[in-house]
Amino acid sequence: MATRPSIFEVARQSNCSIATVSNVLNNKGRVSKEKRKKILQVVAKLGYQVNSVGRNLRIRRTETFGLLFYPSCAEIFKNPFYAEVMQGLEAQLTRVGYHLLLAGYETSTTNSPIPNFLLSGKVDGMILLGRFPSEIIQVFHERKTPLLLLDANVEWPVDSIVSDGFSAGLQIVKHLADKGHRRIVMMAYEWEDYNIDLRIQGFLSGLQEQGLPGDEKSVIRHPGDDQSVTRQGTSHDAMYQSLKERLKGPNAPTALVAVNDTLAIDMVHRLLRDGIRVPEQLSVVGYDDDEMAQNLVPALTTIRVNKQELGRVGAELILKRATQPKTPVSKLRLPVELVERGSVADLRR
Amino acid sequence: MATRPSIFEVARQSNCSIATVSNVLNNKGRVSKEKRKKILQVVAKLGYQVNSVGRNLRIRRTETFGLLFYPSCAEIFKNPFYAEVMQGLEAQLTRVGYHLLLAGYETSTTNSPIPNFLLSGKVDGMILLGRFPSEIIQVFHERKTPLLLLDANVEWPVDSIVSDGFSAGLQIVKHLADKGHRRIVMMAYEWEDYNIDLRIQGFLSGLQEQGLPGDEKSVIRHPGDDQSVTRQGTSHDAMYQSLKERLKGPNAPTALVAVNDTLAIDMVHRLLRDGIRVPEQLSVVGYDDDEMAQNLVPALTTIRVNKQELGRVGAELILKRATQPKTPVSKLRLPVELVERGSVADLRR
DNA sequence: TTGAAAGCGATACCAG
DNA sequence: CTGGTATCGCTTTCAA
Repeated sequence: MATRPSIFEVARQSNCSIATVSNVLNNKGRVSKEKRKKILQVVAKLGYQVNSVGRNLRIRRTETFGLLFYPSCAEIFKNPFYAEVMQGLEAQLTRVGYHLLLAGYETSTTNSPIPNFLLSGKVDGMILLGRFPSEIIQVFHERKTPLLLLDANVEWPVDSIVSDGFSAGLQIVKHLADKGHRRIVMMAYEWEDYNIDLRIQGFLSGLQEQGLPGDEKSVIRHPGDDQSVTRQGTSHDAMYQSLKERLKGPNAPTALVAVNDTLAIDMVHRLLRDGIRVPEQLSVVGYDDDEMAQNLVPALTTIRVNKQELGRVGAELILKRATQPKTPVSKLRLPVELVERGSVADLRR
Repeated sequence: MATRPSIFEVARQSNCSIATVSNVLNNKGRVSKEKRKKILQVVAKLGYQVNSVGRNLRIRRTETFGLLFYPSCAEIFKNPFYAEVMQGLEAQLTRVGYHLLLAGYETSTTNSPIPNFLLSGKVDGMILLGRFPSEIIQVFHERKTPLLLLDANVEWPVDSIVSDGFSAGLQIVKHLADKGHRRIVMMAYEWEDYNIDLRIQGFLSGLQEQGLPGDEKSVIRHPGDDQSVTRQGTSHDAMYQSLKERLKGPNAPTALVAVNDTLAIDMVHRLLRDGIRVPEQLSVVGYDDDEMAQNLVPALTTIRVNKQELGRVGAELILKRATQPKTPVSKLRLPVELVERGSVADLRR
């Protein structure tokens, strides 16, 4: 690998100083037309590219953010929702010359609770994707590193963006009510999670808004495996059992609102397997609009989240924070919309 | 964010030179016990951490590799197989102080076919995860950047590692033959892909080895959407139709070998939906041992790939390549094993 | 409009 | 053992 030309070589061949080359490259100071042209020529001929490391040392920024997962990359990678979010995030950052350093929390962290690459100054800030234990968020927050919670939130003043699960709850209940449903039950994981809470609150407010009965029994919650989103087996089992209980008796719900598509789809599968027809006997609504939602039979009525947009806006938030530290904290909720498909029955017909 | 202490500050408070501090930090030259102790003390007190950027500039290495996906992050993130591979990769790299810069090919590339972060020297080498068009691999290869094909391969001398699909084919056919199967058909995507070819070759050799009939009709292949692994819908449809055709008539196969678990599981779902019993009427074998394979009813007999190991060994390959450029090229095949579950019937009973 | 020179933070040579 | 100093590649100030 022949050693790359440095700015010095460009300067030499252009008969000028490295300062002028730098100015041209960064569209800075007023450089004469001719010199500029000459330099650009040499740059093209040499295939010169600035060396980021030199540049970063000088400007004291790495133009890179750390993207952190908890507890490890694997857990998040398995979630198709985040695939799209990442896409939007990466696209926006790339557009402005920024990059992403990837890491799982557990492996990137050894002695300190702070990842090594942050300690050693390889990044300008951290993006925490998805749910993190609040103690960990706290650690980052105290360190005053530019920080973004992407698809998560906490009380403290930290930039964050989530989808608007509250508004979603309202929309879902209205939709169901419009179709004649009056006994609706929601299902969610037990773990502490901002998004779950938000969606439940929206759901309960929706019931109220529509004048429908609702109390703590309107929400089926079961302790999941708090550590891993992938080991949902047992937790789903328990939730499904509860659901089946509810389904017995005269006042059985006619509609189920699941906290996300994964849960919704799994429940539909279980219901069908047990001979309970969806939506005829029980309507089901999801959340996220994962790809699988449309392939389900019946196709799942759900809440569409613009996942790429979630990532894109997230990118802007952390860029702003990193470049203008005293920007006021933003806590955003991305608007969502209900997409009607086949998993909700119209009871009025 | 108070500005971090530099090595200079450590030197000052330790009453010594930055050279000595550096030596202590890097366990280099023989430094006296006392000075060493003193310096370590100050380091601890100050919470000093070397600045990677300064270090990287000097040592002319970034201690970072680019992890590239094609065409974009999203496509790969949706594949649970890679989640595990990443995990092994990251763990091993972290262990030796290396990091991963993440990017999708399409977004990271603008004017040149080479990603910007590589051009600008932000990484020491590239890891291409999964299938890439060979023209792109070629471009990297010609650039003589340290390069690794992870779960992919090409003819050219480029380090690569894949799971041993050939041996898998042998194992699968032997297993089926042992259970009394004599008419076996394999199913795969049409796209050009090293792994697919390898598995098919192994399968055909297996047939031969077991003295079973086998010709080009033993493999059902259909053009998939070459661009995206996620849009398999149509391609699966076509493959399933072909399979159903084969299933009619007196010489119908008794076993199906799918090129991966995703395909196998989808086929099982379709078969069951059409009232064809698995494994009684048709046995099915997969490849990868994805998490879903064990949850399937019947649980899928498949080939277990040690995905983390795939990533771990991959990490070692590129590290070696980056640090010792004249190392001979390695093309590795990771051993695999058949895991017997419930989707294969014993025909001898 | 241009360039000399001062660093950014670290490593490593080489002299003491 | 220890430390002065050159150097990595670049940006930026300041003087010409």
